[in-house]
This record gives sequence, structure tokens and C-alpha cells, in this order.
Amino acid sequence: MINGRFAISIHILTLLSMEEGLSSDYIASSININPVLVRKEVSRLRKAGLVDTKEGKNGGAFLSCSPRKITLADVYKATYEKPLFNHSKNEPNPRCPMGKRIGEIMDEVNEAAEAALLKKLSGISIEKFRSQL
Amino acid sequence: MINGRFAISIHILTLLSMEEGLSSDYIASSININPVLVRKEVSRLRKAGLVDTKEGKNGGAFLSCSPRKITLADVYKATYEKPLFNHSKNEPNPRCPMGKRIGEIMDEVNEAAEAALLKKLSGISIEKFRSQL
DNA sequence: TGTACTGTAATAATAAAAGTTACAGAAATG
DNA sequence: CATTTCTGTAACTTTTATTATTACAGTACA
Repeated sequence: MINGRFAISIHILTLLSMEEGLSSDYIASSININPVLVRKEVSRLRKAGLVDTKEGKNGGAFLSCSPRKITLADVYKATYEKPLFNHSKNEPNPRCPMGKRIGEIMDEVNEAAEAALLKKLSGISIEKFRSQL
Repeated sequence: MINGRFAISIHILTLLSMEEGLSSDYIASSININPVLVRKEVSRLRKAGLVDTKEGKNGGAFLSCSPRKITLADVYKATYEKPLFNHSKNEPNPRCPMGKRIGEIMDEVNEAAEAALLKKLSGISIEKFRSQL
């Protein structure tokens, strides 16, 4: 329903919680996707401050803090920028009272939904998954 | 992020909470989408028991209960069947401990996330939007 | 019987996501 | 200091999902 980057990021971070300095090729072969997608996703996680990377030979990615401190709320925020629920690209009819308001309504719904989601996700850490492996 | 059907359904139901028996053409012109998409979405809402429809001349759609009783949790469930968070279509590497488990982990995450989301959405009714117009 | 609807299938167009290729630049290491 | 192994990123292609369109059978009303 939502694109698969969230799962990919969780996968990456959990792998790194077990062994640091993994290369994008190694990670990609565990997830079974293209290494460039891993590098792109790692790049997002780096910008969000969740991982560090090292270029060059023997380079790779490292968690930038304890897996206990990385929650799925952090991962969600690093992964997505758009609101949870789209509303259609088409401008709704502004001459209709509903058309005029649907945008604001969806903003409200998105805000409520994302807050609830993030609250729940903030209670789940990468450590939880690491400890299950 | 998620497809726009949720917003479309909310739009349809709120319109119907103001005036019943609207045709798919009328609704489509408020949303500014194709009438066939409206009929498809109404069909889903009908299967979920949220609206009734009448065929033939002067036909259209009707709420099947009070807008006070229709919550966004009902709408969400009528609208989506797949889990909130995808994981990649590719089978992850089963020879990797993480690859082996990611499926179960994402199932857990999905369950937790959807429960939190639905709980929040169940507190928001179509009546809320109707009363704001 | 004509008109105005729904229901739905089939298909086409568009947009988003995922995958690929290519290559510049960084660090280790012989 | 050249070679190797990595990251970072851009550009592009392929695939999949979403949205739109066309077409028409069936229903109900007048």
C-alpha cells in the first residue's frame, strides 16, 4: 500500500545493529534488491542522522547510535516526506462547499493519523528486532 | 503516499451526508474525477455496508446509516485491503537471519500500526465533516 | 418506449516505484 | 602511487500501480 522503503530501511538498520560496516552489496543481497537502492536509502538515513557511512575501500554503513535509541518513528520520518493519505491531484470543484473544504479536511485527517501512527512507532526500536534474530 | 481512494470516499460520504441520491456524475464533478471511478468507489462502500444505491432513472447513492455512525475507520477498512506497509516483492535472502525474519517483522509492524491508526480514525465521523460545511 | 441512471468489463494513459548502468571520487593497501 | 574496493549520484529504463476513458448491458421511472 505504501512503497517498500520503510521495510527496506528497517532491514538495513537491523542488519547494521548486528554487524557494522556492511557494504551496500552485502546488504542488497540480503534484501534481494539492487545495491544502488540500498545506497539511496542509506543516504536518506544518513541525512536523518541514523547512520554514518565511510567511503572508499572497506567502507560501509554504521549505526550512529544505539539500536535501542532508533525507533520506527525515526525511521518513518526519515523515509517519508509526503502526507500519509493523498488526495487526488485534480483540483476539486471550488464551487462546491465540499470541494472547497476537502483539502483542509484531509490535512486534519493526515495530522491525526500520522500522530497516532508515530506514537505507536516510537515505542518500537530496532533493538527489538535485533534481539529476535 | 497512499493512493487517493480514501480521500475520494470521504468526499463521497460527506456529500451524501448533505444530500442523498446524488448521481455519480454529480459527485464526480465535485471531486473532479471520472464518474466511473465514483461508481467503483461507491460500489466498494456499498459492499462494506456504508451506502445503498438505486439503479435506473433518478437513481443514485444514499448513506445506509447516520453520518454520526460512519467513522473513518469504517471508510479505511472499506477502502484498503492490503497491509499499510509493503515489503518488497522480492523474496529476501533466506540464508540471512534477517532475510528469513523480515516478513514476520513487517507483519508485526503492520498490525501495530494499523491498530493505532484505526483506533484514531474510529474517533472521527463523517458527521464531523458535514457539520463543518 | 425513451431517458437517465448504475454496474462492470476492457482498455488506454499517466504516474510512481524499482531497477540498471555508468562513472567520479574516497580511502585502504600493497 | 597505482590498484582495488567501496560510496555518491545522475541519468535512464523497466515495471507496476493508479487513474481515466470508452462502451454497453441492465434497471427504473415517466
